[in-house]
Amino acid sequence: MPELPEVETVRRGLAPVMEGARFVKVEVRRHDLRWRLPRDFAARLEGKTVTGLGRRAKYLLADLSSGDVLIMHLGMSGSFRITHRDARSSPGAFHHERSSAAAHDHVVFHMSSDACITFNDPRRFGSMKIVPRTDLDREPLLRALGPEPLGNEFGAVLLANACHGKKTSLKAALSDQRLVAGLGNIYVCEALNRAGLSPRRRASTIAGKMGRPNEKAERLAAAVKAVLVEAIKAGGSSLRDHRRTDGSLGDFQHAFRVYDRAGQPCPTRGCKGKVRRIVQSGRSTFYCPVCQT
DNA sequence: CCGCGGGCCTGAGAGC
DNA sequence: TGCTCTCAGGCCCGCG
Repeated sequence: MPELPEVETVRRGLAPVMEGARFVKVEVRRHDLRWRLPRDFAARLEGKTVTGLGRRAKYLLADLSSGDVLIMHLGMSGSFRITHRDARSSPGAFHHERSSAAAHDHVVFHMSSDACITFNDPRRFGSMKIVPRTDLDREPLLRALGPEPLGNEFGAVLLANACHGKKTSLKAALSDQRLVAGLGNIYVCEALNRAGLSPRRRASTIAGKMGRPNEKAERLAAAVKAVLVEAIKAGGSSLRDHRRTDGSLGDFQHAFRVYDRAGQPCPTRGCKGKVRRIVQSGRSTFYCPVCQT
């Protein structure tokens, strides 16, 4: 489910109750997530303080006072929900909370900030992992990731360079986390529509001589940044699973121009096209065959 | 190296 | 109502 804007929305929701707070108790209700949680998972967190909560692509990274980093990924259907302990309740509250857990509540963090943070993930494509901070640059999950699309490093020059000589489609290129990290099916489709570029276009055609960016690369890089900034501002897109940490829905699904809008008119000014759905490498692509060339 | 298809899971919605 | 089928914000592996 979640792409960069959704993960960033979750990070911003969690940061106020995690940063500076200590894990008082960690409940693991299921170990068999995408990667199996180790036996000592809870023990490595309990008593440790979160010194910072960051994000890399679609991964959340919690820095711990122990020198470890807790890596969290939401997969397709993962979400975090924050609730607060009743101030009047007894220490037995933990037991009560456990018994009131909903289906697919796999991990619960009881923080010293008084917050309970519950990780729920029906499909279990998400997971968590703890690694020493000193190993982070060698971490296989993060190692091959391309630059952050909202960072200074990413722009038309990088995009064109990375696409130079690539026979693959623009859709596949933008979806490749090694090229640029954080885009998924929705935002690739949306960025390509904004840039007026067909998802079927050869990636190499946005690069000129020596891999220098042409005007298509400029448009595409700008569209990628713009759509992500707007989506973050809207709290991400809620199709079915994504929620903010307070349980509310994101709003960006109302701003989709093409995603999941097959048959509807293309919103580009003056364009009379209709949005079409095709399948590329097994995933749905939505685009306007008229204005996206 | 590269692209593709399949697999991992569960749930929702459509069609019969 | 209930069954069967398809599809879903991701990612990894193995194949050709």
